[in-house]
Amino acid sequence: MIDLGLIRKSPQLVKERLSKRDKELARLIDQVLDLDRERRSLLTDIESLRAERNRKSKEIGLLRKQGKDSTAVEEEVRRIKSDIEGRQQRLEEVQRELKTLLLRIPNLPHESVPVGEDEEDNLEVRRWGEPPDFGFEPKPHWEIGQRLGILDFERGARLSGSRFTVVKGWGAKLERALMNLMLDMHSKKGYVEVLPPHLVRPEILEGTGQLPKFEEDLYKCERDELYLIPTAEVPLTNLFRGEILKEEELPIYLTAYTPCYRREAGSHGKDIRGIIRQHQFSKVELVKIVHPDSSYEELERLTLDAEEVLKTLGLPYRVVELCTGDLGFSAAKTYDIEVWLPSQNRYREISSCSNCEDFQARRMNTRFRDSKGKNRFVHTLNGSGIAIGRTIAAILENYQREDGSVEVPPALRDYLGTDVIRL
RNA sequence: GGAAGGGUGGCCGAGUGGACGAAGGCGCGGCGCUGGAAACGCCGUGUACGGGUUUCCCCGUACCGAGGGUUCGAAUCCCUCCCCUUCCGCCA
Repeated sequence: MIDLGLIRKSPQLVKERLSKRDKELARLIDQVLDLDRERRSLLTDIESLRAERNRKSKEIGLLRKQGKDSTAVEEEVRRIKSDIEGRQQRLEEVQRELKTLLLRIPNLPHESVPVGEDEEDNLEVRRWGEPPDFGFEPKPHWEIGQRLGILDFERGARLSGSRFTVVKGWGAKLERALMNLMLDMHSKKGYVEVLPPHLVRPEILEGTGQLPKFEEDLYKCERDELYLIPTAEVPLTNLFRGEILKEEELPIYLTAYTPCYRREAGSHGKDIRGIIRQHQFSKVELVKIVHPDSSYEELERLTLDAEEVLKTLGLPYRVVELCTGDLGFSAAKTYDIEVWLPSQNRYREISSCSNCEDFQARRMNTRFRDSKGKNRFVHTLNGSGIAIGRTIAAILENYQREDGSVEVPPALRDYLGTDVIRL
């Protein structure tokens, strides 16, 4: 949520920065200002009426104690009360509208974010590694996986429909090995390993920004009013919601391995083959809860921590800085890490590292008490460290051999217990 | 799923319809005492929003798990929900 105070104080600035995402957004700010003006005027009226009511109520108590008649004053208070009620109703309406509106406005992009329309305008920041030179026609991961008996698309669909895959044998072990490798790496860097709930309440998703705007992307358990998490970012970031942290407790680094559930509404026909886009995939997530002064420095380090996984696995990648038009809802700045996929002859997103500044903290009401004793919102960051399904695809493709077997990246051999995956 | 008890400030804890933002204690901060410290004494110590003045100062409103209700007036009474503890049942 953007700071209403900022909108009120510098509406022009807010409009300009939001327009870099989408020209349409500036209009919403005018609506916010109108509602806010009405809200404040109602509030002033109501509060002075209440002050009067409180004064008179006390008077009644006094009169009664003295054994005097108080019916006249009571009548007056009743009148004030009905006066309050009318305005109160309108106030609640206005506040509801204002909140819904505010919850649907995305975060302001940071000044440093390149201005652009879509992913075409993203900025490549750096590359690491060389795409492999095979000397034969590389196969896509779904063919490699099927031939090795580790990816079973037919049976996945039989159980649950399209975009669900059964992973078996060395594939299942690969997943487990990657999970351990990643968690071990991040733990060593000071991230606290967490095993969070995978089902969360609606307000938790509102805290990180998935609700109310992206309801259709989520799986919901209707009877219990719970949603399946689309990423571990959701429970991890919300861990300290409603709390006032001590300044010394910051920064907080968290990591978790969880499955992620996404309905992928609106991505029909995209990445329909293979395991690039699934309704269920695993991911190791990184979350940081930090002091506002250091959040951009923390973003650089978070991104490097995610990159480290790809370096360790020897997978070629590049880092791109998302342009304003491609930025996610809650993010002020995002680096995507894209891994090389030989079958597609291009880099594909495998991690997304964002600084949300105080956008989520405001929604979650997570604050800290600074050295002057003032309560301030924390900054929150998150990044994949990294998506395991896509890592498996990348390993199968980048480490494939002409005979259909797959070499295991050296760093993973002890975790997996083999040097090569073959039939 | 059933039964009982409970949720009050940073913490503990009192408060069952009227001067209660809330006793008391702890903690924290300041001052005093002291060569210094402990102990002791005195004073202070929540948050959010709105308004004034643009100051961290004043005024007002709200907040005693959350939301509704009763009442001239609710921490206190009623309803719904959430959470915690204990016991029983069930279960991995």
